[in-house]
Amino acid sequence: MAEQVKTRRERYVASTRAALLEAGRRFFADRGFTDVSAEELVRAAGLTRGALYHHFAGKQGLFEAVFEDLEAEAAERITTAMAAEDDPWTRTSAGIRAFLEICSDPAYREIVLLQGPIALGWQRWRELDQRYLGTILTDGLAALLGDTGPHPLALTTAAFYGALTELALTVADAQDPTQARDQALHLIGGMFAGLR
Amino acid sequence: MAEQVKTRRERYVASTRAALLEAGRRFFADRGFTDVSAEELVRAAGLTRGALYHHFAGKQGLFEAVFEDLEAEAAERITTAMAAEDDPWTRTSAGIRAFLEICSDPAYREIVLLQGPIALGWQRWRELDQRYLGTILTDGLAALLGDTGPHPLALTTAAFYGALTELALTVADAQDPTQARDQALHLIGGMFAGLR
DNA sequence: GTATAACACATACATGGTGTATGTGAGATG
DNA sequence: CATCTCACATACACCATGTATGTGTTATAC
Repeated sequence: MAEQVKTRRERYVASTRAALLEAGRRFFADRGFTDVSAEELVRAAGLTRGALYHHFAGKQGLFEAVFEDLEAEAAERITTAMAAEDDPWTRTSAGIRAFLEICSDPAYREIVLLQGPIALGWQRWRELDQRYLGTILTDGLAALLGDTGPHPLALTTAAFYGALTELALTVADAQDPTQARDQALHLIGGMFAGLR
Repeated sequence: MAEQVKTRRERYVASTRAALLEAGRRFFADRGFTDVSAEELVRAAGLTRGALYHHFAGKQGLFEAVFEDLEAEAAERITTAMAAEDDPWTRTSAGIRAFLEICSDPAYREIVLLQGPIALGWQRWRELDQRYLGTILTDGLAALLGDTGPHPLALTTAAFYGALTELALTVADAQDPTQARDQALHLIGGMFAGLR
């Protein structure tokens, strides 16, 4: 591990940085990236825009940091859930379930799935999403279908990626998310079955 | 048909409105909604922002008009393609093929699929997309699967909607879009098969 | 045909948000 | 205790948007 001897100043710095991240997560999730101004965000954190520009590359930089935190945590949760299983399909199923659960978290749903493309643009968004979650999906599909399947892997990945994301949003809006998750999993299973 | 007797003034008005729409389509598709300012857009059309605000509700209003034109044309093309077929699956297949082809049009892809959510926000975007294309998909799926299928129709629709959109983007980026379209259709067919 | 009205669009201004350059005070260093 | 450092605040310049107002051209009335 690195040094954990923190000088007083370092602790101050860490706390303002954390305050910015916390305010960012809250404001961006509640009101959206464009509808919240950097000024009111930092004021809610008891700071000024000077602090924001010191720690991050402006409002967008802060958003990216919040975004990456959420994505990293999501990737962690999914890989953990998958690591507990052995059978390929059970494993994939566990990963999908974990993903659907994560998307029920309002912060993740709002910031990563909905605000992400708006704040970062599609290109940057895909870049980051691919970095954190892309390989998980690609590897999972490859293991499950075999890269010699009847369909090009790139297309299959795209189709399931789109289906999963859209399902996640629908599931999150359902009255009974737990039941909807089960139904979604069943549906995905059916789609898989048709590809062999 | 309605009156086609146009006074000179009406023709002028129509031409400036058309100029705004054309410039909007071009600029928004080429550089994105946020990266183009209303000022440079109207200047390229030989006008001022006064004209823009007179005809539309600002930059966003113009975007919405451009957006709706593209969506209306897309809906038209899809329904026409579907009307030529009788068999349910052939019919649906023709609709999907038409959709994938439309998404190969850079203007549609950029403005409707990519810039749409950014410029309008997800809520308004869904509202409009649902109005133009939503019923086509929902009805098609209902006819194909029967609303008494083993999976809730809402989830099935969401899954195929997401898969189709994502496939459309992938197909549009392929080196050989025509071949990729065929492969995508085959893939969708497989997914359908698994749901019966 | 001229006077008047209407309207399409241009001009001018106010506002708010962002990015940057500069200032400053608390805490680290010797 | 003196000096330096740097985390953050302050101040300013710059766009972009929205609105209020002006103006010229076309239509209308007599």
